[in-house]
Amino acid sequence: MTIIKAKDILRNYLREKGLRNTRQREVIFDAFFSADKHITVEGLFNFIKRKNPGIGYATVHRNLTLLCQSGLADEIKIGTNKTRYEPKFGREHHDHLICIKCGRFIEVTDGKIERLQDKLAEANEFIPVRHKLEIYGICRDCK
Amino acid sequence: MTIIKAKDILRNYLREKGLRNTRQREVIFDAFFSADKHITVEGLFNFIKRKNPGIGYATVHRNLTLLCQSGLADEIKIGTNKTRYEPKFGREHHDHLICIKCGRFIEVTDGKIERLQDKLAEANEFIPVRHKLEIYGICRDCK
DNA sequence: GTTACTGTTGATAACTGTTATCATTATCTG
DNA sequence: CAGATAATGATAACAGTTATCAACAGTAAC
Ligand SMILES: [Mn+2]
Ligand SMILES: [Mn+2]
Ligand SMILES: [Zn+2]
Ligand SMILES: [Zn+2]
Repeated sequence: MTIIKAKDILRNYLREKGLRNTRQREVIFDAFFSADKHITVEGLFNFIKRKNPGIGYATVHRNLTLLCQSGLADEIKIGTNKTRYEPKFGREHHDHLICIKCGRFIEVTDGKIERLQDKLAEANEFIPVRHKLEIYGICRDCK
Repeated sequence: MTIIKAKDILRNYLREKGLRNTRQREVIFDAFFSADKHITVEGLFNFIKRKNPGIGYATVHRNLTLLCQSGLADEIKIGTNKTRYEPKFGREHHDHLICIKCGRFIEVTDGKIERLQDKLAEANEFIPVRHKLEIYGICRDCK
């Protein structure tokens, strides 16, 4: 199972960094991979609090940051809103269509666009490292 | 001159909205169009303060918002940093290459990418309204 | 299991950028 | 000029994020 492999990756990361595998980390990890994608710190915090009322907001935040550092999660910053996080393990790069009515995120990939982006960068003597493409509009359900 | 036309647009906008043409608005307007592009509220505030020490931060902020509403400026939100503003009058849509070393913004347009974005949206039964493409990397001068 | 070391937690304060509040001032219209 | 009211500037409030710190807990050595 991919989630078990992901847990191994986290455990290895903790070991090689001299970090500890706490009860809270396990809880946050499991919750993150079972909750909705593109979740906020607040969202995950509330999700966890239902079964773990003692959890601290800062702990959730810190461990989402840790998951990003270990390569298991990605930060998504849309506009000026709260930072969102999505599982990354075993998933390819993708971009997002974002519905301005319901807030839904649709994940998309387009190899042609990716290649043209690289050409565009090259034409400007620019070495691309990462990119962000967000298309805002109205989703099928909101038309 | 394009900046004079822009001033007319602002004056018309103020008139039709029942707003007033204050001394500060003139100062902020002139400063905005003569300062660097992609400037922050703080940047413009400091720029103006040199010759107009009495100017208020909130006034600069409010008037940048007003310029956006009148169609003369655009907001740019990059990552989690401060909002930036750029003059819009007489300029086409463009995207940005952003140097992660020096922070430089390179303005780019690519019609092919734009069209593929529309196709991508259509393929997802999504009506695109606006989009944001940011490519982060190393600029020529920072290689 | 006990101990010692030190990373982690949870509560909360501090911080940052943005926006609201409000008394005072300035603009505009008649 | 006078009256109505929009705008300003100082500052408070706000939201999201991050730092602080005393109490706690994971880990490894004994
Ligand atoms: Mn996604
Ligand atoms: Mn630009
Ligand atoms: Zn929708
Ligand atoms: Zn550079």
